[in-house]
Amino acid sequence: MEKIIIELEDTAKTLKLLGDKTRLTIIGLLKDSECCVCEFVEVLQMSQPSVSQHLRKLRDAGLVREQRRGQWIFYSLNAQHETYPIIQQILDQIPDQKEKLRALEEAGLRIQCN
Amino acid sequence: MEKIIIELEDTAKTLKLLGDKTRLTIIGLLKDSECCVCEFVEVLQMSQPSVSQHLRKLRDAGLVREQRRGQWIFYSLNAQHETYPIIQQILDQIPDQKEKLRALEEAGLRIQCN
DNA sequence: TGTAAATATAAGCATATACTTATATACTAA
DNA sequence: TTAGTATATAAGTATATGCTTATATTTACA
Repeated sequence: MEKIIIELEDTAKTLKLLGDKTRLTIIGLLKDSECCVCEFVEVLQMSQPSVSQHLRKLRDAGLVREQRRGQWIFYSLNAQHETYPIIQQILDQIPDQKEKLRALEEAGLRIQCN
Repeated sequence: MEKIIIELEDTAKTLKLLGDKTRLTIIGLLKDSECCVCEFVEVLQMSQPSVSQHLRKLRDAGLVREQRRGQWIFYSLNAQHETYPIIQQILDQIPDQKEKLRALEEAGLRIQCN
């Protein structure tokens, strides 16, 4: 496995964004599948504007991508981001968020598009 | 290699501290050897109080340890910290800071104690 | 069309952050 | 003792952050 070195300043920027419980949870959720804003609102139990503002920061930094599908906007991890390897390492060491998505699904709150 | 899972909130706290260029550099320097405050001041080209305040945050969080030797206080990474595995991964992906310490040494500014 | 749903953005505000300058503390050595 | 060096801490300040409420935008659908 080749070792990838990422500039210190870029790394610091990414870590700063992930150094927030809400945003780290968002990234953790995106590890398993893309999600739309209303799903984050439900899982995080936060107001919609607050969630949108966190997503905006992640998007502005290029860590996530957005894609509109009908009335929903889906977010996903941007695996092309320079610091993605670091994000992967971090995701590997925090608890899996899959369970939260499963709970959503069981509550019938998961959004499915075609 | 056993997989170590670290609570999301603890991880976020550590990432927040590392999400600052100055502190990330400090941690990067400590990867290679312990350092005293005046060495950080020299390498980082920052005021002594500013450096001390960054070190305090790292120490309060338990990420670094301090040890007085004579008139100097040396800081080192705390390998016992719960989030140390994450710090290691991050250190593995940023540029090596060893060169900066070597430059210090050549300038005769490295502190040596017994 | 008009209304509802999903989302983004703007404005306001309280708190956190990262410096600065000034001063206190602890150790060393004359 | 006293002066000098290394370091910590305190106080002040400008800026950043993360929420809130209010409003705008886009799409779906009756």
